[in-house]
Parts: sequence; C-alpha cells; structure tokens
Amino acid sequence: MNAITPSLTSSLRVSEELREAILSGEFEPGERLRTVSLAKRFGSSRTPVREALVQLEGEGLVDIEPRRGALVRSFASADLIDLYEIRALLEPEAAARAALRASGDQLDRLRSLVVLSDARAGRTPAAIDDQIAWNEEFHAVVIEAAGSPRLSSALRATAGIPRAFRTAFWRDDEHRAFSQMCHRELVSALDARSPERAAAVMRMHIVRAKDSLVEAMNGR
Amino acid sequence: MNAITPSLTSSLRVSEELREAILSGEFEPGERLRTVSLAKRFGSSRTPVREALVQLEGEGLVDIEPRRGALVRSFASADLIDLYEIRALLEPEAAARAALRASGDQLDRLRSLVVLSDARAGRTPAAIDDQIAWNEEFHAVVIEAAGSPRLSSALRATAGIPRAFRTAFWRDDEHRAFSQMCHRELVSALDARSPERAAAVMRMHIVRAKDSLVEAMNGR
DNA sequence: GGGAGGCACTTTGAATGCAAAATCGTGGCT
DNA sequence: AGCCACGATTTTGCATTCAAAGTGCCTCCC
Repeated sequence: MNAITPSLTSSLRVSEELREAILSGEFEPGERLRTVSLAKRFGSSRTPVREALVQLEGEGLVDIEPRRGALVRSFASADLIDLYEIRALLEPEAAARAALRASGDQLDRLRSLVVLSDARAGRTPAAIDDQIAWNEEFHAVVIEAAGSPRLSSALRATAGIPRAFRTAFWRDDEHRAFSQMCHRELVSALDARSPERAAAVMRMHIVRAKDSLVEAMNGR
Repeated sequence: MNAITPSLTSSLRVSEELREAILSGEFEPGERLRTVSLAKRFGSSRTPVREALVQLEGEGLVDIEPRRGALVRSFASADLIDLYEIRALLEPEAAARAALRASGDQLDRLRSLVVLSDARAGRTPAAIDDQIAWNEEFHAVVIEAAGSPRLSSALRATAGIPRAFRTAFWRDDEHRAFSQMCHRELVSALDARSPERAAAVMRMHIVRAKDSLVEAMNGR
C-alpha cells in the first residue's frame, strides 16, 4: 500500500524509513542511533534525522537521553505485555467507534485484506511478511475508521513492536487461524454496525495475541 | 516536586515552557506558532523550537502541517469529549496499577496534595490556579506510580488540557467538592492496595469531569 | 468594480559550522 | 595487577545560513 509517498519533507521521509527499519528489527534494542550514520544512510543532513528521532521517541520506539543521544527502545517482555494491555484498552474502543462510522470504502478494504490473507496461507518467510503487513494495515484501517485523532495518536504511541517478535506468533498456525477468524468476525460486526460486538471481538483478539506472545517468549 | 529543573538541553526547556504556555491558554487554538517569534521568546534559535514543536505534536498539543508550520491544536468540544473518553479508558488502568505499585513517598505526596486542596478552598483566581496545579500533579503522580512508560506518554498532556477551561470547571463548587472526594477516595483505595476500587473511583472521577465539561459548554 | 497574475516579503526546511559534553584509549601511579 | 587521571576523538546540541515554498499585496486587464 501507499506505493507513492509524496514525502513533502525530508523529516517525514526519514521518520518513516527509520520507523520501518526499527520495526523490521534492523537495529538491536538498546543500540545507539548515531545521527551522522543515519543522516548518511537516508541521504540527508543530521537536522531532519534529529527531528525524526524526537518524533519516534513520542511513538515509543526510541529513547533519547539528553547529551547522550538516541537508543532503540528495548522491548523487554514486561514492556511488551504492557504494550498489549494498553492496546487491549484502546483498540476495542476504536473498533466500537469504527462500527458506527466506517465508510463503505474502509469496509471494502478490510474485507479485501481478509481475502488476501486467506488466499496466502503459506509459511514461507515472504508469506509471513505479507501476513504481517496485511495484519498491520487491517488494524490501521480500523483505527482510522474510528475517526478519533486522539485515539489514533494514543495508539500510535503504542506503535508496532519489532516484526522479529511478530514472526514468533505468525508462524504459529493455530494463532494465525484464530487471528483470521477474529478479523472476519470483526468485519461482520462492523458490517452489522454493532459497536458492542466489534469491541468484544477486538478485545478478544488483542488479549489472545498477548497470551500468544507470552507463550512464545516463555517457550524460548 | 521537581522544583529545580536542571534543563540539560535547550530543546527540553523550550518544550516544557511552550507546553505550559499552550496549556495556560496563552495562544489561541488554531493560532500559528512561528518559529522565529518562539525562538526569540525562549532565547534560543529556531532549531530547538522546531524539535519542541515535533515533540508537542506527539503529545497532541500542536498540529504541524508540512511546509506551513505549526498551529495550536484546537480543543473543539467534540475533541475534548473524545479526549475525556480516552482518559476514561486509560486512567482507571493507571490507578489500578498504582494501587499495586505506588511507593510510600508517592502515597504521601498524594495525601498532602489532598490536604493542600482541602485547606485552600477559596474562589479567588489564585486559589483556583493552585487547585488546578494540585489537581494536575495529583493525576501526574498517580500515572507515574503506575510505572508504565507507555501509559505515561499516552497521558502526558491530557491532564493539562482542561486548564484552558478552568473557569468552566473549577468555579463550580459542586464539581470541585466531588473531585476532592474522588481524590480522597482514590488515596484510600491506593492505601488499601485495591486495584478494582482505585480503577472504579478513577473512572467515576473522569466520567463526571467529562459530564461537567459538557454541561458547562452547553450552558453558554 | 472584480478577478487573475505577478512581484516582494515572509516563513519554513535542510545543510553546515562550531562549542561543549561524552566516550575511549593510554599511560602513570599506587 | 588494578585503578584513576588525562588527552584525543567522537558525538551531541545549538546557531547560523541558504534555498525553496508560501503569503499577501498591488497592479493590470477585462
């Protein structure tokens, strides 16, 4: 999605690319993010890099220590559980609002994302990457459909966790099947314009994901 | 607490002061925040001002439109209601966690804030300002005591926003008395280490505040 | 008289320069 | 041998500078 990013400002482009790089696990948690090397990598000066780092700090992906610089935030297990518990509070509300406000286009997009995921049920790395991307977009569309800027930004602050962790549970067939079922059920609830149902499904979905994560982490 | 702010970096100092300025209603909602005048005001160059603006955008106090600059975010009534509904989701959770984790110092501080507010029950502007400050600190301490960085960052600016509407809120004796009662009750729940009770009280507190706000806005 | 176009001024966004703090390695001292 | 101090180097944070986009005003034409 979003093949064309106009990227009006360099700052925004850098923050996008850096966010992707962090989420894809390219940097170790705790690793220092030096402005010069990032600037070189993104073909800009240090100024937009610094602004991007401040923005990503707000999203919870990096820590900035004064006079010491930026680090990739560590995703310790307690922190990840924390993250999911907050999502479990916010996303059901987003789903409920989406049930009342989602546009036809948005519902169509959600439906097509479900169909895509159903059709691509492999376990190759590429298939898993697709699954992850579609899953992210699915949740992003629901949040967008909720039409609450505050909710959106609050959830952005709980931004994605490194995909390295996600592969842990996207490899699990059972979890994936359950997730797909939740998505289907959620679309159905949104179609039915039932906020209670949408919220309940979303809550179940998130809590289950949290448990799968805990299980995956314990299993190693 | 934190009477001395070391202000290691200029960027942090600017963001603090600018946050205060916005929350105190010094700028009109929708007003453009020009980097040169802010830099002049804070005695710095535009660079730290820009970083502060990015940070405050993440906190939801400012909107940045690419190539156009920063605006004070408007707190339209729908937006404020939205905000309170999110607080109503998050702060009860913060209170519940605080019930489990609050330190003795934190509980003492909460108790003393309640005492301070009880002792200073005037209606002069200065008294109201004190009430507002203590109320904000009360909520800040509870959130801090929850010990969840994600929750803290999601809630950072939210408690301060109603300061712009102080007249609506804090002049109403009934609301103020109820608020004080909630704070007392919350301290009691935290003392008793009862997360359920703490969450329930906090939820009531926030929902009541939302209704008071709606009422105040309709009443004019 | 009203609207479109153009020109000057303003403001943003990005690059660069510079001072201060932090980091790292080395050597000396106990 | 271990530890501390000190200097070189790196890196941050801020100021300044420059180009490009935006804004507003004024004129000219219809």
